[in-house]
Amino acid sequence: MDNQFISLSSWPRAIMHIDADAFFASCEQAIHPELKGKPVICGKERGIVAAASYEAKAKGITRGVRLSDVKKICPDAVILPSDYETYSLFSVRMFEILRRFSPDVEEYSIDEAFVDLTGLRRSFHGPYESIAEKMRRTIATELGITVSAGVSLSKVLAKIGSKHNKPNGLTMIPGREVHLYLAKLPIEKIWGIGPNTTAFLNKHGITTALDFARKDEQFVTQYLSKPYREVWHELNGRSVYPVVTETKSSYQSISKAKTFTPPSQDKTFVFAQVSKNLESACIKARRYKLAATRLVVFLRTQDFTGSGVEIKLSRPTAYPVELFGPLRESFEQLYRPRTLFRQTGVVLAGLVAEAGVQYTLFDDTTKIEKMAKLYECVDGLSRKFGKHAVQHAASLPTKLQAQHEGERGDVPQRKEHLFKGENKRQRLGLPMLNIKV
DNA sequence: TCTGGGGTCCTAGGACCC
DNA sequence: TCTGGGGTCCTAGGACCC
Repeated sequence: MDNQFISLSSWPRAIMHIDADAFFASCEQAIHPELKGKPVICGKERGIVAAASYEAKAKGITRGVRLSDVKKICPDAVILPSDYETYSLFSVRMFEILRRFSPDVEEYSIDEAFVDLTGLRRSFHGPYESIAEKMRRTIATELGITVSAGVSLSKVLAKIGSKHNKPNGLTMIPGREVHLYLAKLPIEKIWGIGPNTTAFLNKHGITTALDFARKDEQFVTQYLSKPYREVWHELNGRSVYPVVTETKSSYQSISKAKTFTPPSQDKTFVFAQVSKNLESACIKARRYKLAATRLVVFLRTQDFTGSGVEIKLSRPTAYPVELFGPLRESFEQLYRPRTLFRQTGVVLAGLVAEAGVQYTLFDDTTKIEKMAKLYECVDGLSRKFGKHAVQHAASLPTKLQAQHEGERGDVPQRKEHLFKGENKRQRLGLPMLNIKV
């Protein structure tokens, strides 16, 4: 079963993990030098902290804190909306810098990467440590942001390294020193070990990463499933997770969800939310030329109970008009009157390439072609005028409610958001659109 | 520990077939 | 119809990640 490890780990690798420091906030400080040295917070659009600069962290602000609390803890904080497009540009440039050093770069997330350094010492005439330092320096001088990094025998160990000395640190963990880092590390800090596995391992007297690494294979195979057996190998310096260089260009599933405060029991409003989720998910699916074979709908009440309903689709599609039937059906199953709902969501699952979609005998092909043309137009308009320029009528009550609502906490932001979009369009001299389909 | 909006992979169990 | 064993496929749900 685990034989695959033997060939993969036959010689030691040098894997580097790079993690940008307070990435969103650092990008803002790089673009706006006047913000350097100041506490900067991103996440204005959601009302919670998405990222905090180290100046803000020093005052005790962490991810997820409500912005209303931020103002109390740190009144001089500069609070900004997250600007994903700009951060993506920084991200692309960071990966591009890394690729100057090694072709084996995995873009793990917007602000993290793995690089396989194995074998690079010869061409760079120096130890791995100086290669890693040079990468960090290049990023700092060219992008104006700092990163923390770890270099070790496996991805899991490299991750431990990059977390060890943050911000702006480099931690080399050679094989003979691994135990020093694992001895002090609680297992829940290991990449891949969550609360559930932590609780289980604790019951067996395992509390540190070293305890876990030192467990014998017998224990590991008997009690743990594949993901955890893999982590165990990685902790022992046997690299089993490859550095994956292909950039991801497709999806298994696409989901869209929205939490609203305050919760609502208004059927029209809740359906409008889920309808809008569906439209957003479909837009994304069409952008990737994908079509769904299954639709999952979920409504969450205040205690977060109840999972979703899944429907198999008669034909793969990414067109909301075709999905409103199943959506309505699922919704009726889930909706309970006099119940407060706080979140809606939709998952397009079982995605297949749109090009491969076959018509069945029963499909009305001219109708489908018309629909395809219609959505091409809709997507074209969205590109020009903004994401939800054209909406299905069922999705509109989300806005009506937003306008009716008074002084509730989150509404000003929502309004602000609307106005912001409107101003943008007006500034660009574009007409206001509200087309019903 | 949750916040909130995305995602992935794995496993167990049932359906169905030979 | 049950006896048995074995294989595949599908799905629900769990666990974890950023």
